[in-house]
Amino acid sequence: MVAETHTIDWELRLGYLIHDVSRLRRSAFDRCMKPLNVTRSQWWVLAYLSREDGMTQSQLAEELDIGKVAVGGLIDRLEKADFLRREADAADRRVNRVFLEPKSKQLIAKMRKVNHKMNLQILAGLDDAKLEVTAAALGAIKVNLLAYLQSDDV
Amino acid sequence: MVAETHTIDWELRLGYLIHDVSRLRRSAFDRCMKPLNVTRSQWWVLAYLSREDGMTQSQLAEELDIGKVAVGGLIDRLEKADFLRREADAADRRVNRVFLEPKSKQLIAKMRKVNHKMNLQILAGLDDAKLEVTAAALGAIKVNLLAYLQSDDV
DNA sequence: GATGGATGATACACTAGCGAACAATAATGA
DNA sequence: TCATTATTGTTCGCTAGTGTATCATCCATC
Repeated sequence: MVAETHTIDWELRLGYLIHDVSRLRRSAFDRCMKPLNVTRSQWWVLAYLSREDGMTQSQLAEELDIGKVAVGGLIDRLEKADFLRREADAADRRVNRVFLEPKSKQLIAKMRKVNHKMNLQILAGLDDAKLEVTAAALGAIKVNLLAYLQSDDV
Repeated sequence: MVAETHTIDWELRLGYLIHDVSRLRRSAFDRCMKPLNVTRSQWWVLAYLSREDGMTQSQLAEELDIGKVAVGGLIDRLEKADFLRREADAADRRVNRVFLEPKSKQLIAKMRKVNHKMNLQILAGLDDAKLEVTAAALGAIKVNLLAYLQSDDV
């Protein structure tokens, strides 16, 4: 009975915390990037492309773990703003490969710096031991979630 | 130098984890609630209302920490589906108070049960000590984030 | 009282995500 | 070879969130 109540407390507290931290982190991120005129989602696209230029839209969707439709929209906007360009693949006429434009290459270094500075601030006062446990716990939760989503027992 | 690298590792790993866990948790949540024909955001509205029926839209926005416009939209949809009703306040003709309809009262108990069951699964294998540290760390990060968002130094 | 500023809710325009359906193309297999 | 199947990317329609502007109403102050 006590254990049950305990669990309920944890599930609620952790649920709220994860939700809040994720949301606040998004807000902070967006605020960081606002002067650069790129949204958080767009920054992710550019960041992944900077590690491997010329990815397929489907590859990007896979990496970013969002749907192909969402990727299409993001690329539309980024292309319109000249951050990248689509290029038809020579071998497979279905695929579009996405390449960074010079404009965004200049931005990426700046974004990394801003992001890093923000991260330092939001992790202030936390020692490695605690972060270790936290990362491990979140990792375990992630594994559980993936298993849960994979299973069909709803 | 070593410490710096360390920090970079943590910030990346934790950032990804928080992002992933939050996203996966949303997906799992949505899948849980799908048979009940209520979205995650709508469930939050109902849950808050079940603790204090007759809240103002602005109060709800404050509690849920989303904009008044978003709340308006959620309530539109929930009202259309007969989960709640708007009622004009007698004293202040600007405000709408929101009340649960019987239909949603039946659902809330069911939703709590489903949610609880899901939470048990995604916290499986984690002992209280680890959860304690994790919750504390996330709490500290949340405080840092709030301070960061409050400050103007962008 | 009248007026000027705060507040509650909405309208509009935008980004972002999802799912389903679809056309074009590629790959596989009978 | 021809038919079936799979994959790529798009369109459409939905939910959800943001910010700004606007309207009606309230409230406080003169």
